[in-house]
Amino acid sequence: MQNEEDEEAELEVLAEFSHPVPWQKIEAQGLDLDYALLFSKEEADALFKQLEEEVMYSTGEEAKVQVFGKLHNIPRRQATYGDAGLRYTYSGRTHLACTWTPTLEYIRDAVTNATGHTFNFVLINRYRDGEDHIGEHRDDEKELDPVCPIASVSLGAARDFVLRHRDARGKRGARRLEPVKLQLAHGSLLLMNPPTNTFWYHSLPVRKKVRLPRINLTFRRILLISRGEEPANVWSL
DNA sequence: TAGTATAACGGCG
DNA sequence: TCGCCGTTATACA
Repeated sequence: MQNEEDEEAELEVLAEFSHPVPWQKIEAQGLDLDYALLFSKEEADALFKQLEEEVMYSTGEEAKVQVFGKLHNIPRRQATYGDAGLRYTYSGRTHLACTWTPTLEYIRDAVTNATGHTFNFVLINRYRDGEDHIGEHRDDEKELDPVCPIASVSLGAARDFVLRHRDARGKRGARRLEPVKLQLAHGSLLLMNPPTNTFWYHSLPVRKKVRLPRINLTFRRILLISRGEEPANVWSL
C-alpha cells in the first residue's frame, strides 16, 4: 500500500515536470554549461513571491566574510538549506543547512527532473538590486561531489553572469582566453558541469541600472563522508 | 608542514 | 559605469 502511494506520488512529479526543456550548450576550453528556461513567467513569478515569504537569510557573523585579512559584510543576502544536519564550509565559514521549505523542494525536484541529477543542498543568494553582487570565485570546495553539476536557478531581475579562465587573470595573464558572458533570465536554469569549476572563475558584477531584486539558488550535492574517516559534514546521525 | 589561495574592497583607465 | 589590478593576513592538511 505504502509502495503504491509512493509510486503514485513519483509519477505525479514526473508528469508535472516532463515537458522537454530546450537546452543551450555553452562550451570553451575546460568549460561546459547548459542553459534553459525551466519555468514560465507566471510560474517563476509565483515561486519568487513564495521564496520572499519563506526564506530566512543569515544575519550577524554569518553574513560576514574575511578576505585578504579584512572582515566585510557580504554585498548580498545569503541562506543555506538542505538535508537535515548538512554542513557546508566555504570562504572559511561553516554554514548549517536549514531544512527544506515546500517551495525549495518543489524547485529542487523540478531541477532533478530536468537534469537527472539529485541534490541535497542549496545555497541561496539574494541580490537586492544592481549594487549587490558577488566577486570572482570558484565553487571548488572539497566536500562537493566532483561528478555532480551545480544547478543555478534564477528568479527576479535578469543579471549578467561572467566567467573567466584562471589562466587569463592577473596583469600578465598567460593565455588570451575571452571571458564568457551570459544573461541569466527570470525562471532560467544554468548547469555548471565538471570540470568547469576547476578552470573557470565566475562572478555576478555590479549593474547600476538594475533596480529590482534577484534570487539565485545553487543546488549542489555534498558528499556525506570526507576523505578521512570522520563524518565531517553531518552533525550526528 | 609550508605553500597556496582568497565568495572582499578601493583605485585607477 | 565598467572592468581590471593589487591587496594581505588568515585559513587550510
